Amino acid sequence: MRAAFALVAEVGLEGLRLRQVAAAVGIDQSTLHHHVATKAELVAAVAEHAAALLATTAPPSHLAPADALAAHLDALADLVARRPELFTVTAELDLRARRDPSVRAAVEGQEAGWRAVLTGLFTALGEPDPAARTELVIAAVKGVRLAPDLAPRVLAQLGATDRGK
Amino acid sequence: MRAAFALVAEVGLEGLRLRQVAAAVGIDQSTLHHHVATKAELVAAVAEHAAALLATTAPPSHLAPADALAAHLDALADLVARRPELFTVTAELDLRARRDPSVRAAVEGQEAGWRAVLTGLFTALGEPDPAARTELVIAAVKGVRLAPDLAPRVLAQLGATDRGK
Amino acid sequence: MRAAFALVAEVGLEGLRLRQVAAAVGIDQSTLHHHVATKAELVAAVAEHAAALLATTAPPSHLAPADALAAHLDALADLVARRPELFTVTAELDLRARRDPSVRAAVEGQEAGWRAVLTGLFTALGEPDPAARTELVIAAVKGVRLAPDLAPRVLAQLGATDRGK
Amino acid sequence: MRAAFALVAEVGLEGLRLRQVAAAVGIDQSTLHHHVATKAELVAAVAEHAAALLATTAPPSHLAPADALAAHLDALADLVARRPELFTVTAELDLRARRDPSVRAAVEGQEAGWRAVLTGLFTALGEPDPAARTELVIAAVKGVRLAPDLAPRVLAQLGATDRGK
DNA sequence: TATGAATGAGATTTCATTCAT
DNA sequence: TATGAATGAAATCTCATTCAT
Repeated sequence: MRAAFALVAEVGLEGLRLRQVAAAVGIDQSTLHHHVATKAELVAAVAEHAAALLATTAPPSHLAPADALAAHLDALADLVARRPELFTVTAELDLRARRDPSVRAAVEGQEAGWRAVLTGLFTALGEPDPAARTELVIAAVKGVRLAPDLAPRVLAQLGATDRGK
Repeated sequence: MRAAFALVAEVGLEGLRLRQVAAAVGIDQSTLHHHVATKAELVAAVAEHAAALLATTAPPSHLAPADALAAHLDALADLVARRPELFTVTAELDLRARRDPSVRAAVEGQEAGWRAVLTGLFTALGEPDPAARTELVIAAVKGVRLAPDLAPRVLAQLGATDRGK
Repeated sequence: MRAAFALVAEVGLEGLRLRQVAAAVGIDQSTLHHHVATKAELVAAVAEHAAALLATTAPPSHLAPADALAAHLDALADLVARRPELFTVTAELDLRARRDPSVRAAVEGQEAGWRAVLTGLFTALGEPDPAARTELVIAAVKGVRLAPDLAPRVLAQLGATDRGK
Repeated sequence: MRAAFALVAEVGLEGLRLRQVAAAVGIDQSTLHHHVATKAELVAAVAEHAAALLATTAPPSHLAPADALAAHLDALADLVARRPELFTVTAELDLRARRDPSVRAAVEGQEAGWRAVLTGLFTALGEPDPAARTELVIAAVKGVRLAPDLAPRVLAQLGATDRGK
């Protein structure tokens, strides 16, 4: 549900009220329950939606490693600029994942894919410790999620230190 | 309240119940209200407590810049290892700061100090873009908060790319 | 609806859900509403079904009074053994009859017939107070409904005290 | 809670609404929850209250068996006349006991005590099959619960067939 | 300072029923 | 005849907060 997604960005998972979701769509609370059995299920759907959106930043496979990495970072910067709420929602979900198994599944799935892509790129680039560089990128992106205006600068750094080598 | 701090780490700000805080201390709910007027006030106290703990990683001022940076990163790594809950709580507070002004005050205060220290160090080290490096460090630390086991690797990267220059 | 009957025996009238009835028959809830307008109507149908089943224990009219009574008690014992759920359902209906007029109609109709038969038998047997004996039998049967394993013993007592006279 | 007891007699366990109970006492719904954690707990309390009331019909131990039995039946008749709702509630509870363990505990406890008393009496009276007579009495009383006006007649029969021997 | 009782606002969920197809 | 989607009314329970003691 897109409405739920937008509401999470606005009021957080904690402030998410089924009533508001239903109102945003213009239907009754019970009608919402007709489509989504439980609140947890709705949150899980939001989590999977977010994971799918993030997956769009994966670089095309036909690019050379260096270009692929640049393309990926560019896509991330672009997404942060165009849809900052997505990253807010992701931050909320990361926290919720600690307690909600179905959210955890979605979050971990997305992260595993991301990690695989990055590690592959850094390995192809001949990095001495690809896993470590991967974690640095992931951490930096996660850490800058709540400050979209700083994201370009941080992402640029990630590319720069890389090219600098 | 230390009890509240521990509970936030365990069940999150969303799951924080005044009743449990009171029970953890062994007093009645109403007695808790005598010491802390409102729940928001308690959360604010937790936020300030967290900020104070983080401030302990600031490097001693008498060190040379390079040593100071290393000391700071070491202190962070140490803190992550010894008190991982602190970082969980910080992640919760970052999210809450978006909506709760008093939490925001504490979080922004701590972050401003941190930013000042880092920028000072990177400037003293002759970095071309000290502000950018600062944001990278902050983002990376924030991003690795929920995965304490990855923290050493990420912090090592931050030191390495730095020294590598 | 047989499905409703079985469900009442299992989960009680209170736990009866139209959705489950529909599912048991393999049709949609709305389709169920096509056949049975309202839930009360379905319950009334169940009540009439139960009354009809109980009516099968009426003794054949051609028997001598003593044999007829014995036959009736035997038929009851047989029914309790073969279809204990019927008596569970009857107990539920007795309670519901206090508030639902159409259930009351079915229950009272069945009971009036039963009472007439018993009174007739006891009168023919020359009992001093046929009405009282009738009520004893009815009460005993009703009272043993929820404990089918005790029924044979109680029914035997009814026959014994009777014959003992 | 007396209010809950009265309401069960009126609208049945199925129709019991915490709101009404609270209203009957003149307190808020949440205040009711403050005293009784859950609805099931309230029902269990009602069950135990009913069991306690029924226990008052146990005959004094100093009486001779025949007198004790008569006293017990008299006490029952008296209770039916004075407090017919108690028996309505008991009928409700018997049905609920099939699904609610805590109600079952109360109901079975009361019934076990009753059964013990009756069996003791019938044994002392030299009945050939005391257990069977016990079950007849229990069943008859249970069966006449919902028709208090018939109770005297049925109870008289129980005494009569007994004395008739 | 401490507490127990009380409260009100609100949240999720259930369920019989209806409407349009 | 059958259905899926929609609904509204209601029910239980939670929780921060307040009041009187």
